[in-house]
Amino acid sequence: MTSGHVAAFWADEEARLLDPARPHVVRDSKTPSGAVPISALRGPVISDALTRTFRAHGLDVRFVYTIDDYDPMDSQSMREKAGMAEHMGKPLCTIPSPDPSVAPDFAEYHAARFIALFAGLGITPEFYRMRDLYRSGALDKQIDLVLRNAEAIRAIHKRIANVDHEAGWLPISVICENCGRIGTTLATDYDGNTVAYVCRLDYVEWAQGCGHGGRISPFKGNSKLLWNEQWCAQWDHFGVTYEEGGKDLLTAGGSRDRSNEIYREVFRREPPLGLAHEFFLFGGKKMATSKDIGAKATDLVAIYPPELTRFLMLRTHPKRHIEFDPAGMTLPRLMDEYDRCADDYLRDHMTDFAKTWRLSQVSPDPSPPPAYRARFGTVANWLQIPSITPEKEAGREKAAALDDRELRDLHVRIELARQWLDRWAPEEAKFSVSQTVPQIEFTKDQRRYLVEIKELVGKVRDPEEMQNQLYEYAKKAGLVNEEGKPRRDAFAAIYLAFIGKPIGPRAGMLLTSLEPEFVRRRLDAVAIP
RNA sequence: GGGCCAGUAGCUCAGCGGUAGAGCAGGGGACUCUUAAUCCCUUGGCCGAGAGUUCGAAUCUCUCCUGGCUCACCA
Repeated sequence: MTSGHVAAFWADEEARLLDPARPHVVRDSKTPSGAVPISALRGPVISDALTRTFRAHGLDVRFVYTIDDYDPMDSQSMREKAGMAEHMGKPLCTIPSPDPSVAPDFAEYHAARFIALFAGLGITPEFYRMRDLYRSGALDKQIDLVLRNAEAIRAIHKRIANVDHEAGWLPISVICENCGRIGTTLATDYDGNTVAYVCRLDYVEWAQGCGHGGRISPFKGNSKLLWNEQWCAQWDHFGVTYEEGGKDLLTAGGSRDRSNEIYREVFRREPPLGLAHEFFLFGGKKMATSKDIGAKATDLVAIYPPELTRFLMLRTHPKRHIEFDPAGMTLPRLMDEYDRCADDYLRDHMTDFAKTWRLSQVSPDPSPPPAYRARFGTVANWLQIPSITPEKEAGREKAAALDDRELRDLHVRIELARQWLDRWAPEEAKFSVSQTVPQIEFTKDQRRYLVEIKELVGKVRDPEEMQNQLYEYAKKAGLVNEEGKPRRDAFAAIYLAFIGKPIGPRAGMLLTSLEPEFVRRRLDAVAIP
């Protein structure tokens, strides 16, 4: 290895930062409070790709994922939903399930969904629910440590983030014994066994406490550490050595800085390494704000094949933002690029593109891509021509029958292309027979040609034969160039007459796939000025 | 105000110290059947601006400009 900076694949660069002599724990987490938009998958996909890469480097790695189901319900949008207002401020895991037949409580309802979603994407960490960690007492040691150092922590908050908590403040939230809320309580005065607390009516804006107060043990699930301190407690509990995160958290003076400082000073340990990833922007916006955008983003995960979702997250360096808009030519471009990476993989596993392709697969140890893959845009064209059977057409293109894997791959593309044509394809990419007669000025030659081919309609049924006849008729009609070949405007006349655009699918197929009576009427209509 | 990211061919981007690249779009051609597809060829860039380091900078350093995101309450 030479001196100086060597540009390497980003995941390999991260792997080199880790000490190979010791075991490692990668961590990520999520609050189960709603549907997962596609943008929220960037973090988990990156963490998973890093875990796979670390293992490939021979490192001993666990991938731990915590479900923050002890967090208080604070979502403004939930507050407006019927029956939810009374639950504001309660731990997510004590709020009723939207559908008890699916999951027993609100948190589990959403957690079950994203666990399944992750599994479908090949992301399979060890899941831990915060309710279990707290109630079992697994974090009691860390809670005691935090409470005994509350003053030092308060000073760190003041110094790093310029947040001034009142004197006596403790960085935990007690669950109110009277109303069950966790977001509304202020705790003080730790004596080694219990804390004093008050459930304040106006402690936070998004929920109202009940005014109850008393003393209670903060252990065995009676309380929850605040965000920064809970972070440290989990690092300590699991021995986390690597945790990537969004730049909203990893910014200077931000949340991660505070936690790192607390971890060093109070827990006397070195905080995990981890890169900060840029955001995944949706049409220029961060999403979630707009329900419309958020909903679309959730749908996408169901529509895109899992490897394409992973690819979308991994092909861009984590430190660069992804500007994503599913409309227009985005999908064909994405698929083409995916295919280019697959080709790279077939040639050489060690290039950056090849690594990206491999990490995009659901399986950590995938079989190579099929050698024949129909191009996405082509498949979309096939679907728009009634006389074409994609499987047959693909076989013709490959010049051999497709094997099982190639067929499966084709069918995935067919389904995706249907969605694309239906939702996102620009008009130029679509061709359909216009129902009204296009207002086009045809030349005299073109009109004569259109009249003459009328006698073929209904008589010639075979697309190939029709194609040949159209060619011959063009010569007969004198629509030829110097070499005696038909000119472009011959076939363009057909397309303009039926599709309204000068290009389209093979004319022979187009005309034989339509009702003869309809074809004759249309030819009459356009040929008569 | 702090932080991060971007500014390279018409578009989307790759390259990150050694004679400017890809895909798409545009132009031309081949397949003695147009279009599409496929294949071949091709046009096209003072690499945001300025200064510095270097034998050499799109690449490193500094300053600036433009755009985007984000943190400054909670999680």
